[in-house]
Amino acid sequence: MVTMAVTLKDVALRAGVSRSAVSRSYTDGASVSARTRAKVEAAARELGYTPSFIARSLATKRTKLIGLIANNFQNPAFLEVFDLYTRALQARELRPLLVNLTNETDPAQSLRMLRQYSVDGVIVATSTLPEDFSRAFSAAQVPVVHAFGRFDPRSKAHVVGIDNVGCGEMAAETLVKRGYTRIAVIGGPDYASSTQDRVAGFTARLGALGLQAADNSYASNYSYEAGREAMKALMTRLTPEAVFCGDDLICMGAMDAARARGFAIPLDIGFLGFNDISMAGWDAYNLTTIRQPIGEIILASVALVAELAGDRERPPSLKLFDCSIIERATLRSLT
Amino acid sequence: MVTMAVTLKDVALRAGVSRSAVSRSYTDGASVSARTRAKVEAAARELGYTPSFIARSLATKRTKLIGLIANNFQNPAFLEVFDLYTRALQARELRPLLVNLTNETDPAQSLRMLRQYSVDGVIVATSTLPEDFSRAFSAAQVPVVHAFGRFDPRSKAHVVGIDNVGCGEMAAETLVKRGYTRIAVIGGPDYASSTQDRVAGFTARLGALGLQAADNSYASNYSYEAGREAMKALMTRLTPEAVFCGDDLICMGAMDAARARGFAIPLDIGFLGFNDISMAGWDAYNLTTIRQPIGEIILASVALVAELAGDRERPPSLKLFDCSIIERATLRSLT
DNA sequence: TTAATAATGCAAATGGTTTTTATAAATGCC
DNA sequence: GGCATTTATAAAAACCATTTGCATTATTAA
Repeated sequence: MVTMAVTLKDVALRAGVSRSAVSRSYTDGASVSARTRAKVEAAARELGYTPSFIARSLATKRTKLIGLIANNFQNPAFLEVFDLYTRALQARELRPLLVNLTNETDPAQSLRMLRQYSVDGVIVATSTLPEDFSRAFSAAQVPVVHAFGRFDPRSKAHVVGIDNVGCGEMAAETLVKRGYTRIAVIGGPDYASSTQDRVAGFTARLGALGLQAADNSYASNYSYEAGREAMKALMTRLTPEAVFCGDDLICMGAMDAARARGFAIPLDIGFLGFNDISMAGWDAYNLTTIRQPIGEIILASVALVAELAGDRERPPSLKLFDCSIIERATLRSLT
Repeated sequence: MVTMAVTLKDVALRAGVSRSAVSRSYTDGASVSARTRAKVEAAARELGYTPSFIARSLATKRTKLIGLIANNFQNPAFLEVFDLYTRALQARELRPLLVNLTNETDPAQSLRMLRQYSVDGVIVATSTLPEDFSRAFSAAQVPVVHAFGRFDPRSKAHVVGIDNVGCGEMAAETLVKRGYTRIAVIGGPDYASSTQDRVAGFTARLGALGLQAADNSYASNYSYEAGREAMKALMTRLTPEAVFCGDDLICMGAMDAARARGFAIPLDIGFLGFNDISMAGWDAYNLTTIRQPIGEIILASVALVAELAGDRERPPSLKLFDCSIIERATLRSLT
């Protein structure tokens, strides 16, 4: 830690005022004359003073620290998520305390740690919220925003995300509109609520349109390899006209599995992905996919957690954004 | 922030001991009888007590917070970096305070912020270290570890990374050994010291083997698009037999540019990448590349920053790890 | 002048740690 | 066995760097 060489007291001494005067010079709306403030600022500049956040936190009970919890460090989609979160938080003078829940033997430990650091709020950026999390935090009065999550009124977590059921429906409509009838779906890992909802919306809409999914499977996780394996297995059962994948990475793996078996895309099999990660635009894939407005979701969740830090006890809210189709070249064109 | 309902004082009251007794029960090596410790532990458990890190930090001048500074949120290689860093830090009960330097108008602001939070140390995970950073931190007695960086004895930053010059040499040898003679190199952005070193080692070794780089250019940044553009430009000048790229992402863009012009890989043009990101293993690329031992580098840098937190003032050190070639299918096989 | 208001300083509080001091127990010595 | 001396434990108090409620003083308005 920094040898906190110069403290508020030193500045006060130098400026010839009381410590409270110095403190007040730094909090706006406080009652200080222009003259003292000027003296304080001069002294602070000469001494190179920077106030200590930890001392301030102790006194004010606000740390400006936000716990950022993630468990998916394999999916490139998350790089953008981190980029946007760090910047959005920085813009509000908040700081992300990053927690990696992958393989954590004991999530309770991360939880305790966040409590010990007295974070002002927590943003959970995983598709499924660990059960005890929201309970533990709401018990401790720490606001929890679950980004990209599913709303559960029993939990006290706020949710900012997309309508996954609606997105599944959109996928079904897109494929049917292009005349596909023998349609398969490869979902993300079946424990993820987002995937469950997407698949549910997809099959429901398909049914409403008088069709039925020709095949229905789940990749073991959000990865290229899992997608390839799932597609390999699928092809032993049947050859679909089109495949809707619950995630781009899975979709790319599936595409390569299809190509390895000699199928042309989109001539023989069409593919529809989800997320629009940057690789989806690469020439080797050129994937038509559904994009969720990550930027808006992140901005909204940061804004929400910032508000909540001031006003706890607000009843859990739900905010959903619309998704859109990014047309590329893995589906046959509209008839 | 958590309404810090139960504090050390409450525990002391409940256990019928002094506050110092409670504090000592939590610091090992302190002089407490087994009986009081038991009483304290019982009381703490009943009350659900968790000590406050900020109060402790204020008293001990140690926060267990480590600033983690990055500026490359486009390259998927960094997801693994974040994954490993968060886990390595967590394993040592340290916490990453993530700083995104991308587009930061004023790096001095992030710097001031890290000082205000009194981080115990800073890990910079960017190829080029902002000039004033190490100076500012060493002035404040905060240890700086520059991971994946270039050693500069004038700066007080410790460096953990790879021998980029040596890696460039390795690339040259690999290509020459396979009989390539008309060899081009596409480096990363020319401001990155790591790229400068790799290219320098590459051309030097090529020269020592009696050859000369047929073409020498730099991608504008570490991205697929930049790689594609650089390759397009390259092909207007000449058609190389093989290309060494300073980064996998760049290499994949270059490969797709070559394919778009009808070249087969590795039949017409061979490609050698750098980093071994997960996509390098995808069927569509199957890229032969040079891997740096990211895991070891990260473990070592975390270990170092943890040591340094205890013992500032150690002279700047340099620790380098070996790289290795990952053989896939973008180079012709050995003759 | 007087009343109202703005500016200021003092001191307590935040939740811990650590130094100092006091007490009790254990040991050494003759 | 008795007394001095050391050692282990516990309590009290000071401290870490800041904010803030309250009392006091200076300034301004009426």
